[in-house]
Amino acid sequence: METDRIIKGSLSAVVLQLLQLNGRMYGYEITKAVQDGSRGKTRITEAALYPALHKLEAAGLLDTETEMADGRLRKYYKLNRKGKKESVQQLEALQEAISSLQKILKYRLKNG
Amino acid sequence: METDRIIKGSLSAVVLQLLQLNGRMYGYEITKAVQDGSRGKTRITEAALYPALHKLEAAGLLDTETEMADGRLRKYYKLNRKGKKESVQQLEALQEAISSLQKILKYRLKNG
DNA sequence: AAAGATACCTAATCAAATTAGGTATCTTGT
DNA sequence: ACAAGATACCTAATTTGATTAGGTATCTTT
Repeated sequence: METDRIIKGSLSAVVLQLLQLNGRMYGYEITKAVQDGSRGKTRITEAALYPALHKLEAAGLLDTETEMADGRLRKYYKLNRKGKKESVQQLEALQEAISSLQKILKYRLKNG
Repeated sequence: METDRIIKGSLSAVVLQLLQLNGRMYGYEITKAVQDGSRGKTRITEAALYPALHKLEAAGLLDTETEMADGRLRKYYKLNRKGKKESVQQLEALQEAISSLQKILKYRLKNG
């Protein structure tokens, strides 16, 4: 039904982690990375991504560099020091949330 | 930061799966099951849960029975046939989404 | 020449969670 | 006896965040 979109609320953690692993990326590249990484199962729309990137930049976690490539503009994003810290924390939080979720999905009442 | 709440968007799948495993449950019991199952790491607020339950009921997935226990009302929810089908589908979708997410979180550019 | 991929973006709408309450009963601690 | 906390239901208003639905522009492929 809505398997094709990322689990809600994890978008910023995903973006930060992708930048952590790949040094710097531009928006369109991130959307492709998500599609590619998930073998087409998940995609993030640009309408969700760009505002998220701008928000992370406004929060002082990302630095940007704009370059020209093949006649088109590319705006590269990368983590600064604060962003690197935040990236680690958000990844941990996300992994713990997933781990908790998996436990909950197996939960049986004691007096079942 | 917001590790203490369930991954957004998965609430209905969680509720359906808990009912699938436990036959019937009432609202407050579900909030406790989530806390207990996640060892206190995750909780769902009643303000999120009750509207979600009402929506699932309105969608024709749940049947209810109201009982008196210790002088207080309890409204039990259980899956009907349609709800059982939907529960299986949503669990599959959620597991696949988590699996995709885990892959994405490891994604490295080919030309990194 | 048209279609599709690449590359950026925003505004309006919608969905869903949070914040912030409300009512009421029973149990536990002081 | 009284207060606090647990149990048990609920809703309204706000906020957050994704979706829908656009927009511009260049380059590549058919």
